[in-house]
Amino acid sequence: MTSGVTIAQAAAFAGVTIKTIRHYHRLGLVDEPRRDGSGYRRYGSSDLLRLVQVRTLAESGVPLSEIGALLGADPQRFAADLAEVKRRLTERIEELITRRDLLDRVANGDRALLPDRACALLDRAADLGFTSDEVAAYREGMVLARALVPDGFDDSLTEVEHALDDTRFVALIKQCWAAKDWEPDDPRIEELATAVADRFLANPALLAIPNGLQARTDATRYGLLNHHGEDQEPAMARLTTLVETKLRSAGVDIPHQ
Amino acid sequence: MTSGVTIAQAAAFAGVTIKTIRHYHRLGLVDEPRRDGSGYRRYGSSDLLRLVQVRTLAESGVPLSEIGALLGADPQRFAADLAEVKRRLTERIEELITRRDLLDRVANGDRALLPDRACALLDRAADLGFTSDEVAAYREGMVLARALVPDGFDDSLTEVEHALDDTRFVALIKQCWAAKDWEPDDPRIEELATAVADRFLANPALLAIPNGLQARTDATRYGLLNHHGEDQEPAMARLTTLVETKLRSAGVDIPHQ
DNA sequence: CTTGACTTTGACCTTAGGTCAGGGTCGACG
DNA sequence: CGTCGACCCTGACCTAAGGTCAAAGTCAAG
Repeated sequence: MTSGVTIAQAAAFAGVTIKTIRHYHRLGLVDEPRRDGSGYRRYGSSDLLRLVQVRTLAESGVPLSEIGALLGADPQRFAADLAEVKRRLTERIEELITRRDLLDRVANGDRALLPDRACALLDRAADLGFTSDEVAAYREGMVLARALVPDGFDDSLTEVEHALDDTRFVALIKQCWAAKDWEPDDPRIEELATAVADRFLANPALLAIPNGLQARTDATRYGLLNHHGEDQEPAMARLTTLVETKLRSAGVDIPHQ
Repeated sequence: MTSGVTIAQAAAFAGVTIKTIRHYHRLGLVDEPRRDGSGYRRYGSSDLLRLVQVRTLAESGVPLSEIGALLGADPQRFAADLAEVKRRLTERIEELITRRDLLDRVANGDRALLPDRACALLDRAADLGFTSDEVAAYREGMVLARALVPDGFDDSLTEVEHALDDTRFVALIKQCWAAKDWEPDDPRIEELATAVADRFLANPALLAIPNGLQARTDATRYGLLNHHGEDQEPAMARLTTLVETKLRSAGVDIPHQ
């Protein structure tokens, strides 16, 4: 009268594989049941109960290494632990929900990298007549800035929002983009640098950009950010350097290199 | 003018560890970026974009081995795949929610093993005056039955529900429980067996129990189920055998052993 | 008496990384 | 100038929660 079910039946009952059951035996999570004459495992209902308990906890995300202690605790301790497991599970569910919503951003390419506010700023730049290349370069700068100085990123967005209100400044920036293709010794660079520096000094809101940047970060990072991508454009490098020199001589504190 | 961010900054930006990024490089999921003079990896914004894309998909449950193909597909294919990922994620979320609700059952011990309907039946048995030991034994039987013959379990519940409506039958079953402690050769066993068999034959709804069981399963399993736990109670074994013999001689088809 | 389905053990594979060891770089401080 | 702490490099091994494969014993059926 060999009573009890075989391992395959126990597995089907608990909704796991045979391997999983044996795994639990090896971990000591479920005691080995009685064996019949030929050495087959025979599971009784208490074994099945234990198996289902372990399975339910495991599927709720409790690590197998913790389940033993959990099921061994006294009832009120167990209830508390169970509530904690439930809380963590709820947390995980909510995380997955936000994760799902984030998937939409990945579908939209670059939008995945920047917060909504920054994307709005890029849209506005496009509206102001910047070419898509220019907008793309600006996006790249913002991504880099956020990676380098995450703390100050929101503030810098505010500053740039103000800067885009200054139509004179916007016009100058467009000219700077044109300077990209000039020869490094083109005399117009000197001229443009003076105009840009003057505009910076004329509008204190604009000065907040280099000032804020410098306050939030160290000189090295400032350089990395502000001179980013100049390897390919010597004219731009010279322009930036000239503007920085002019601002410095006007008393603005800008780190070197 | 070493432009680009270091691996630690890229990791912080994407919300992963340095090890994870290197892991992605080894899998070819994210191309190795440029190296600076000292061999350090330098990440540009396109690297960061890729990293965030991979990360978002990975956290949405897409296996790393599939992410490469997914991100390499043409836009409309990508959109379709993304929708599929989203669907699976939603499925997973719903599964976790039911899992969370199931945790309450584990807290209630045995309730984890049986569906609500079976639990209700046990409650009703308790109300009918069966002792908690008897109810527990019955629960054990149901768990075993469900493991052995999951398909027929619901039908058998219906049959038992009807059986509990038969007050005469319920009274007899209680007497059978009392017989557990009798000597195997107690003459009252013969008497009781006759009463039980007569009751089975008098109420066709009761006969549905052995008939249904036999129809759904093979003889071996029937034996396992019906003689389960008799090792310890020789009186019970004799009682069962007698009842089976009487039913058989009355034309009811019951498998041997 | 053989066939196919089931069981046993043990050794190795998998995914998505983590840990450790041994060594090279960088910026800052004394 | 040395050296300290914080980074970075590679490569080898470790982890969880099983899955796969192999060799061999068991069981019920045809």
